[in-house]
Amino acid sequence: MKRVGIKDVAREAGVSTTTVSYVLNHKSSETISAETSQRVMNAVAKLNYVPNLNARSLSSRKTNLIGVVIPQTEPGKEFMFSNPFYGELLSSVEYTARKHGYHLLLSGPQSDQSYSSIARNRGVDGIIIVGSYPTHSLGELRQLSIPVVLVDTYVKDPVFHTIGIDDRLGGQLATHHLIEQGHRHIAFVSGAVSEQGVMQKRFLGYMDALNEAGIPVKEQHLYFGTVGLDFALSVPQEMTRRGSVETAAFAAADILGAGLIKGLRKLGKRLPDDFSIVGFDDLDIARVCDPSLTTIRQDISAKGRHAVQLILDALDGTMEKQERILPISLVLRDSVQKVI
Amino acid sequence: MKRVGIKDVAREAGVSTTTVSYVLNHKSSETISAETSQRVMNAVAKLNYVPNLNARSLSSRKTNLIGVVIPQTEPGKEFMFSNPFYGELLSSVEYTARKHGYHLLLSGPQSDQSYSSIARNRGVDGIIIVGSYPTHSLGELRQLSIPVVLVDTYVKDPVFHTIGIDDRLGGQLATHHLIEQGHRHIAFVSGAVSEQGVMQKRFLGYMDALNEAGIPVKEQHLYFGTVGLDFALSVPQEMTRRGSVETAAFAAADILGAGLIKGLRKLGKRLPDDFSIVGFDDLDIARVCDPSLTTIRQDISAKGRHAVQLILDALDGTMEKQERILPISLVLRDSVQKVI
DNA sequence: TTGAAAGCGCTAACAG
DNA sequence: CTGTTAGCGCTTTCAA
Repeated sequence: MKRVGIKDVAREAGVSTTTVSYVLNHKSSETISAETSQRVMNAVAKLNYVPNLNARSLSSRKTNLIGVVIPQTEPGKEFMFSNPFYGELLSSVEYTARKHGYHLLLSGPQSDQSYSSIARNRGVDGIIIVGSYPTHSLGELRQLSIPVVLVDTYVKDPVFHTIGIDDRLGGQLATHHLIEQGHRHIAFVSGAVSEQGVMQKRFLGYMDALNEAGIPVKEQHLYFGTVGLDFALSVPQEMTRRGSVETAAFAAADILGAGLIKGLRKLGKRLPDDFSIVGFDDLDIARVCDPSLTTIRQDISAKGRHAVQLILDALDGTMEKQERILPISLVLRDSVQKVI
Repeated sequence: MKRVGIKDVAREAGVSTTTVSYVLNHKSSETISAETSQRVMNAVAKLNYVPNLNARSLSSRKTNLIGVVIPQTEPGKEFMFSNPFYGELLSSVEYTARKHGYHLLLSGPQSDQSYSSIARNRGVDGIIIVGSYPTHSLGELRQLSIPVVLVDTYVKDPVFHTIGIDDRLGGQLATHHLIEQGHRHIAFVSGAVSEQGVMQKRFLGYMDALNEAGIPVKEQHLYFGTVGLDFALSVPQEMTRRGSVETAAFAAADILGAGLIKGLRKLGKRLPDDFSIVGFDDLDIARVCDPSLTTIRQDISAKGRHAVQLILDALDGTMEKQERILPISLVLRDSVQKVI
């Protein structure tokens, strides 16, 4: 089955390749007679012609491809994402992109190859980067002069668009809620707190709330690991080992909160009576654990939609750098208990 | 910043473009003198040259792109996948592909455009399809003569490679375990049971186990919906509405099992004393729910790895159709209680 | 309103 | 061992 090209269509329709190209791209009606246009369309249908986007890209310098970079949750691990958060985000990105005629080029973070290489390699029209990475790799990207959207990161950059939430506020909200319920000894459980990442901001929010209440931040209440179930499950033991006196914890991700709950239970604690927890994200898992997890809700799907939209907007008509902050809210469930 | 092409490199190195191309593709040493090769590499580095894969594909008819199609979990919903299962799978596919120099072209199932269109559009070298789809769309794919790997589907096809698990056995294992623990009235909770899908096989396994034990399969014990938390949460009410007498359920996906547990609890049931549940997949969520979910474990990550590997193998050297079945096992946790 | 022709950046015979 | 050259399939001036 030989590949059918624009040439074949042209021959079939008795026109030139130019005409075919016109019919296919410029919404026909403008420059081509309805009759010719129809003939071309018929030929296309008859031959079951499908344009070769590679060739198109080569000459038009437009790929209709959006690059998406998703972080490695656990360094060195083969998984880009074990956290369901990324699945949801990606899902919404894919959907939005597809609706607008774009395909997604998915990639984890390269060690050897820089993103800018991939971008140049494939000539993606825009790129969405989730999470924070070494700043220098972003520098290269800047040279590319294609729209870049940074999701969930706080790197300062004069050019790249960003989309995220107010993580600091979220951390503050979560912790404040715990304080309001009478808790004084509150643990902070999170993944690695990297320089410009969301975890760091959530941590700042945690401290904000503590400070407001005049509660000192104590290092022994801080638990840093990886954003995954296994780490969270191990935290309660570590708490005991430290001889901790915490009555509550702010888990900077739902998966951590869920793991905490489970780990605590395993140690014989009664929840929420003995220990209160607030999570972050509002994933399905928050509703599944028992007690269900009070958490900071964010609209993941909207995040994905906006990320794509920013790329699209930037693509037609330059636009000044945008910083989009999506709203969050505290969702009350059953994992927090008032202390008397 | 003008694009630097192979020509520029050639000029810089004082050689022809052919030579550059040779150095870049055919592991240099063979046909090119070390010295020339070195000069070219220097020029590449100096100019910071990155090959344009589009152009390369156009002439070599090789894109180093693998298409991945992930199903819509809930029909009509914008999400490809809310089930963390897909995130994990995708993760492993991406990682494996990248290690072998392939990039991923991600796509949800199109309604308008067929997969074969995308495949032809972009000229992907191979395609991985997860889940089952209308058979006719696969027919078109066959014409493409590129390797296709079907993951988790039971469509009969003489050409496409497949990779999956023995879902029927899984269903049987799960249900049999319940029976062994003395249960006689066992519900089956799953998403839509489509013709050649995994849910159907799991359902068959459920029936197998029941038949072996001489227990009649009753329609009133069957709960079909979507593979999502919300449906699962609603099942317990439906059970009461039906005036059901079930003491156990086989949930054909962990997310359903988790939802069931939660929903049952909400109705005041004590678990596992009042009700036993077995899930399927062994996702994180199975360890998080309370009681933690006894489930059928499958190696999702291996599934992804093998899928890519099959494509790669097929790509160099034709190979007869492969059908890979990965092992599964029953993981005992706390959601099943012996009935006396 | 349509066609001829020159590339887009790279590969791969075929020569030399 | 290296260079010439003809495409890959499509877009897009520029003419007709």
